[in-house]
Amino acid sequence: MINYTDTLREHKLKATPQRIAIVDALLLNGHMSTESLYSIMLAKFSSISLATIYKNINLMLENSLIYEVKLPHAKSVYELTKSSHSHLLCKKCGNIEDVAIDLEALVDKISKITEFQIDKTDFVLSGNCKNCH
Amino acid sequence: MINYTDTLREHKLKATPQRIAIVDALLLNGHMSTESLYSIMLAKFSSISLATIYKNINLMLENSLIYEVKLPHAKSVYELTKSSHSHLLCKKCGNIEDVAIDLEALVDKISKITEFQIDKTDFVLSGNCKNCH
DNA sequence: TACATAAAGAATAATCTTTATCTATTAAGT
DNA sequence: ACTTAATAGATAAAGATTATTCTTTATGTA
Repeated sequence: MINYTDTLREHKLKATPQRIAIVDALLLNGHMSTESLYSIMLAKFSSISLATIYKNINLMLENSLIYEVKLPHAKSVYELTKSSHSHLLCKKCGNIEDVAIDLEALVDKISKITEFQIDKTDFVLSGNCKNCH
Repeated sequence: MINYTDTLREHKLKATPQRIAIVDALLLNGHMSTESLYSIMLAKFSSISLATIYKNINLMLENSLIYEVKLPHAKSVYELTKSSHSHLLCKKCGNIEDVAIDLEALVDKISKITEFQIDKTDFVLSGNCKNCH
């Protein structure tokens, strides 16, 4: 297991073994719901409390270490914060993939038309993945 | 109040006064959360049960009469189903606007690159609206 | 390296939020 | 008008999230 002590401290979070394991799990699995995270964590910390999962997810959200991805017809999943990207969701197998889509020109255009100052996008594309056609 | 009896029946739902009022409220307000819908409904039906709101929202979702819009950092809102569109969310005042963005070419491109069969998009653009600059 | 202290973890209670159950009422077809 | 299946309301139950309390621990400092 890699050590994420510094990453956590950079985000003003104490580097506890539980938190290191959360970051590790997210890095390994990409996107996780609270319940899948809890079950993964239970394997490493047999007496971990569900409240610890929620508390840390909220703290990490507040400190922008992680990001919440809201999915249609599914529970939210969490991912480590990275450069802006969109998400592909397979409606059959539930798999989630990151995809880099350059939306800048489009967003600029919309911004002008609507007079909205847009600074963030959440874009989820749903369908069937390669293996689920 | 317009009568949405036929709209409801077309979606295989009995046209009860409560349901007509829900459709009416959504048409009037555009996007509503469960709680705002409940408080609006209470004004018309002083003894309406919150369970009735949830039950009807779920039925209307199943019958595609309404659609759930999941927003970053906010509760879901519901809207009457209409042709595909994206959403603008003002982070300051919370206002939500529909915006028609033609994503077809973009989605086609992504579909080819990723080998995903994409048939739906959920696109929320967040920022500050005209009045909140 | 040990110490002090603020923060975090575990256990569990409390608070939402949503769904299920049960009975009386009602929409809709005949 | 009558019948019947579906719905509304009341409320309990279940599920999800947050708060509380006490014990343990990470981290800065001597």
